[in-house]
Order: sequence, then C-alpha cells, then structure tokens
Amino acid sequence: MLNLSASEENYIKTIFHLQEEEKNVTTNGLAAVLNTRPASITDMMKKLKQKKLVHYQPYRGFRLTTGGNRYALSIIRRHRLWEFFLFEKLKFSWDEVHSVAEELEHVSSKKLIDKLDEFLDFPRFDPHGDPIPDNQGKILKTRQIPLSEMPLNRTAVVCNVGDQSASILELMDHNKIGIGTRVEVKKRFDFDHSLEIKIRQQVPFIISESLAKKIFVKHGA
Amino acid sequence: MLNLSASEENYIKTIFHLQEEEKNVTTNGLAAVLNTRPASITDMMKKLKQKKLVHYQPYRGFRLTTGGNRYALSIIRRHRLWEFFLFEKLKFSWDEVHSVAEELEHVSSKKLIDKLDEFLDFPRFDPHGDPIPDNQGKILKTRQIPLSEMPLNRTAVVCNVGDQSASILELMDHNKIGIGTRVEVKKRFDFDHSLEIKIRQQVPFIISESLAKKIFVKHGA
DNA sequence: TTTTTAATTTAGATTTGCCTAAATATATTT
DNA sequence: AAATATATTTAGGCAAATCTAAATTAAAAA
Ligand SMILES: [Mn+2]
Ligand SMILES: [Mn+2]
Ligand SMILES: [Mn+2]
Ligand SMILES: [Mn+2]
Repeated sequence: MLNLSASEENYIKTIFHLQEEEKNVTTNGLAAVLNTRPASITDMMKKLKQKKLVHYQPYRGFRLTTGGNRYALSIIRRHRLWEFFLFEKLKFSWDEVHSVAEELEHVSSKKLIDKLDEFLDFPRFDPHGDPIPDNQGKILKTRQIPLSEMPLNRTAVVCNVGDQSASILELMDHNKIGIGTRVEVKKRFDFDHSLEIKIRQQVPFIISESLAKKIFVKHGA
Repeated sequence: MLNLSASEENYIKTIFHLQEEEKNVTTNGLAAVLNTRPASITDMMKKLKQKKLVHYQPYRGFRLTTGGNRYALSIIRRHRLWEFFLFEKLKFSWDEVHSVAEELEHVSSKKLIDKLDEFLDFPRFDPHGDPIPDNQGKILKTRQIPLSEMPLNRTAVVCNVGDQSASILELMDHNKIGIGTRVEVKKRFDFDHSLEIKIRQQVPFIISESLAKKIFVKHGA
C-alpha cells in the first residue's frame, strides 16, 4: 500500500469524519477543522486527487474514493488502538489520550498495529466509545443511544445530552456525569424504570428514567 | 525543553553515538551513517549550532554541547524503551525492534515515555543489551565482558566475538549462538570452568571456558 | 615547502506543506 | 436577471530538509 505523509494522513482522516455528516466536504469546512487556510486545502486536494484518494472537481467539493476510504479506516484503526492502549495500559485519562494518539497514529508499521491489537486483546471500542476497525478495515457503525436503552453490565461512554436546561445540568453535575464519563447500567427496576448505574470506582446509584432518556451514550453492542 | 524535528533528533542521536568512538565527529562520518550528503550535514550543523546543541567551527568537526548531550539521552531513552516494549510485550524479534523504534522515538510526549517506563516496570536494558537512560537522563555505562565473567542467572546479549576463525564460528553455529543471541549462565563448574548456559527456550547445555572467553556480551550489572 | 588529494563548505535547485493577497467562480439577494 | 456576497482557486512566497556541482580549506605526499 502506498505510504502517505503525516500531513496527508491527517487530511484523509478528517475528510472521512466530515463525510459522516455531509455527503460532500467543502474547502472551507476542511480548512476550519484542520486549522489551515483554504488555499492549503486546494493544494492538498490536487495532490490527493493525483494519488486517487479523493474525487475532486474545482469548486465542487470533494469526497474520498474507495481507496481513500480504506486508507482512512486504517488510520482510524491506529488512532483508536493507541488511545485504548494509553487509557487501558498506561492509565492516561480519557481526555489525554487523543493528542498523543494523534502522533502515534502516523507510525506506519502494519505489523506494529496488528501485534498491538493482539496484545490489547482485540478491543472493539476506544475510550470514547468509538468502534475500532479490525485489520480488514471492517468497523461497527454505532449510533448514540439513550442510556435507558443500554444493555446491562456493558461499559458505555456519555457522548451527548439531549437537553441543555440548567436543571438537567445541575442534576448531572451533582451526579458527576458529563461528556466522556464511562458508565455501566447494573440494574433496571420494573416499577418506575429507574436505573442503577455505576461510574468510575464509585458505589452504584440510581437515576430516573427521564434522566436516562436524555443521556446519550456510545457503544455497547 | 525545546522541541526538535524528527530530522534534528536523528542528527543529535547519531552524533551522540559517534562521539562514543571518537572525540570529534566529522562531516563525512556523519553523512555516511545518516545516508545523506556532506552538504546536508553542514546545513544542519549551522542550525544546531544556533540552537546551541553542538559546538561547531567550520572545517573543524563538531561535538554535542551539554544541552545536546542531555537531549540525545532523552531520545535514546525513548528509543530503547520502545524497543523493550516491542520485544517484551508485542513479541517482536530482537532484530525487528530497531526500525519501528526509530519512528516511535520521535513521538515527543514526556508523559507518554514516563508512563511507558512505569508500565514496563523500569527496565534497565533494551533487547540488544544496551542500557536505558532513566527519566533524569542517567545511564549506566556498560562495557562488553566475556561470557565467562557473567554473573549467574542474568540475561546477557551476545554482541561480539573475539576471534574470527572458522573453527570458532563452526562451534557457535552448531550451538546456534550469534550476535544478538540472548543467553543466561546457569552454572559454573569448578573443575574446568566450563559453563552451563541457556539460550532461548532450549534446555541448558555446556560450553568450554575457552569458548566463553571469546564470546563477548553486553549488560548484566 | 610545494603540490596534490581529500574533506568541507557554498551556491543554487527541488520538494513538501504551508501562507497572503488577488482573481475568479458560484450562490444569494434584490 | 443583475448585483452583491461568499467560496474557492491561483499566483507568488517562505521555511525545512534535502540534493548536485562548484568553490574553498586543510591534510598528506612529494
Ligand atoms: Mn495525526
Ligand atoms: Mn477516540
Ligand atoms: Mn529516528
Ligand atoms: Mn537497541
């Protein structure tokens, strides 16, 4: 497989993520995320088009080719495996892993990544609850689900709150739940559908169904 | 601490190693090791002199400053810790670790390296038997010693053979001992000073004192 | 001590990845 | 359908890290 520079890899990966939201990625959109100027994006798109990694027509935006997509998934695989390693083995906190993985992901040895995967026992989700592509580039597509629908005893990660009111934030704050919090549902009570949940090393506690419906989590399949 | 590019780091590290042999490092000498042209070395030396990492007078060769030396040791620390990780945790073979570590060493997070060190339980030697600097940059200086002088039950790595005759090579070949072989002395017999040694997962076997005196190993302190 | 050889530096390019400012194409309003 | 605004591309430059070919300096040989 062809070998891209760290810069090219960052472009490819970012296009991949932007594509999940919009069909077509724009010059300004990509420039904003990558913290560069639109002119730089145009330069790079010409190069990536040459390498057949993006479809690109001037003024018409761009998207990854099949090859570009495959490459993007391999970068995401590296990124998330390293995040898992940092979190699980080196005891980094969930919000510290990203920036270091951002560098490690560019170390290109295929063998390194496959051995790392094996060493970590083939994890399926990174510390943010995002799925890790396997060595074939296959990835589970996870969508956000409300905590109320999580199966029991599986780690999930809070990724969204479907309500921005002060009252819900106060309650979440009180319970020390926020974006990124890892949570496990231990029990579901039939009477009022309240949930017993556990976060971090704390003793489990109970939250109402109405709160659980507003807390969106990733992963759990 | 200032942050150097991967390229600058490779220069600094290589100068450090060359310095161990010769007081003064030369333009051509460094160019040969780094696989670049002499003109590139001169360019880089000007830059590193500016950054006060090398002492350099045109036509007079160069050597690291105190700061350059400290920086070199931090790169060597990263390199050898990664080598140890690859060998010990990911089960790479001893001759595969170097090239991957050559890339990993440039990931610059201090926290990453110190946590990795801790995770690996503060190893003192890399898979080639070279000492790993601690987080203060302190490094044990190991010299080569003949296998006959190794203490019992400590892993050593064959790094040199003090005789190039066909007969010694035949014997080493027969015993499957070569540069890089990891060996442990299990017992020393008083009668003829022969040694019982163990290599890899094999059953221990005996070699003569005269052979053991010609096989030089690193590490064991 | 010259002369010759070898090592080193300088001059001038090239590539990658980025930038600013100006031009141009597309989209949105009137 | 113009006119205006916004998005995008082009033109021209710059810094890092490399190169080749041409000086230049130092070392070795005569
Ligand atoms: Mn990155
Ligand atoms: Mn992640
Ligand atoms: Mn390196
Ligand atoms: Mn080593």
